Amino acid sequence: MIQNNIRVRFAPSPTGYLHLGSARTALFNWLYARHTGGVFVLRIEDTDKSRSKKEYLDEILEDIKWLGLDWDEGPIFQSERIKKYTEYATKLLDAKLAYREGEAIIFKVPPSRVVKINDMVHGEICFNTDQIKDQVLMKSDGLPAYNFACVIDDHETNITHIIRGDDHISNTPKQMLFYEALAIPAPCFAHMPLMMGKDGAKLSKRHGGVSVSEYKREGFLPDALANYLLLLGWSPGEEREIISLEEAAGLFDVKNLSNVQAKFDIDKLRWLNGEYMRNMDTKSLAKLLKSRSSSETDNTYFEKVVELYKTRLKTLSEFTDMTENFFKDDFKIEEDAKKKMDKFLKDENTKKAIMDFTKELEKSNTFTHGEIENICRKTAKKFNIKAASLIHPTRAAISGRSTGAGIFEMMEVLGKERVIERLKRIFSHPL
RNA sequence: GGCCCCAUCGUCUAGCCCGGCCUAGGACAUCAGAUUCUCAUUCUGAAGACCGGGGUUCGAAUCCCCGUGGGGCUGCCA
Repeated sequence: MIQNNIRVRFAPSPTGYLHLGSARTALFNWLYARHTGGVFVLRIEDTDKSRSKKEYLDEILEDIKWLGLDWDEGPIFQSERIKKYTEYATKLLDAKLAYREGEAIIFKVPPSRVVKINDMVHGEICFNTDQIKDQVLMKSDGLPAYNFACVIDDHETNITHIIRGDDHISNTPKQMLFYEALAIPAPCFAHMPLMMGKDGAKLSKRHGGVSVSEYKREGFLPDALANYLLLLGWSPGEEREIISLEEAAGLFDVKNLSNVQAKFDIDKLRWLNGEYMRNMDTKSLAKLLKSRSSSETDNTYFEKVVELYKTRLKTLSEFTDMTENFFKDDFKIEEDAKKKMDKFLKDENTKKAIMDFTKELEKSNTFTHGEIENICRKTAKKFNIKAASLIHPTRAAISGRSTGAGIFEMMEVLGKERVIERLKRIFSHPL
């Protein structure tokens, strides 16, 4: 293996859940590390004493792993490295590049200087130091300020490339000043445009959620979410939409990072998620689905239901409602299903046909979908009505819905007993 | 307000760096058709974009300037 020294990092602060935007940043750093055979370092920026919480940290780590990302070094906790920051700050103090204000140490920003950044996404960006206030290095509580801790740690852990959100562009000149004052080399920067909600506003609940865990809970597959995030701000340069993390790692190039803000579109995520679910083998999908359900049914039955509904799902969570009638007898009967029944039952002949259909089904031994279909079509012919006139009310009666899987397959999976019971229950004693 | 980033179908994007192959390609969503017991899947098709104005050039989606619009930052938060 070729040894190289590319080192990137992801540095969340445990003051909340893992935001989708942060996840995207983590993803691109990971991709870059994996593509180059470099090292992905995880650092925890827990220098806000009052807001940092252990629960948040646990959730963040769990969500990163869930997405399929792994790290090679860390987690490094900033709260454990106070001595280091103090050491560096003291150097600047001694060099008269910083001063003390109360308990805090403040960096003196040199006036009227141009600071240039060579950004891998945006190209050259210039700032004038007259726009920048003196910067806090160490806060009065003894903890380092963000920009300072960031510079020290990136240097100490030999980070070579920093891929982060555009919201850090204006932090970069401040950090550059620290690198300069400390006479240490600065890494390369790549600032990615932020991810917005579909309406262009900040991503929020009403766009479908802001945290990775919300999407996990909603029943999105990690592969699908990662795939979607991947496509938001990066493109492989060929006309492909379905890309695994491994493939993306192979294809990844910072050059293909977009410099335009991307809007989060949950519809496309849902489509992708559906694609991933359809492409899973039924057994695995069933296992996943069952782990989220309270159903006690045996696996074979569960898998048959999954097979029937696989192409109809966009998220895992939709499964429960969609297949309620397979797991309990007091399933909900929806409005348009009721209407369908009423409509067909108005016709006496159709009513009789359904009774007859039920009777014939009772005689069936095998109760396969093929046989059920035969009986259905024969009965329809006998009563001189369309098969659909039999099918629609039957579907409504046994599933409580007007849409869903093929009726004959559905009946086969449900089993003779349940089907007959439901047909009798509904049609012998019409609503 | 100041500083900074950005601008291709409704959305994600390809093309832009290195101008002509772009009568601008793909995907999601939408609509229509085929299949069908419904829905979904699958297949076919339709509609849909270079923000505006100036340059530069034989030629601009591609380069430059201005305007407009969106976004970010402007904390002893990160």
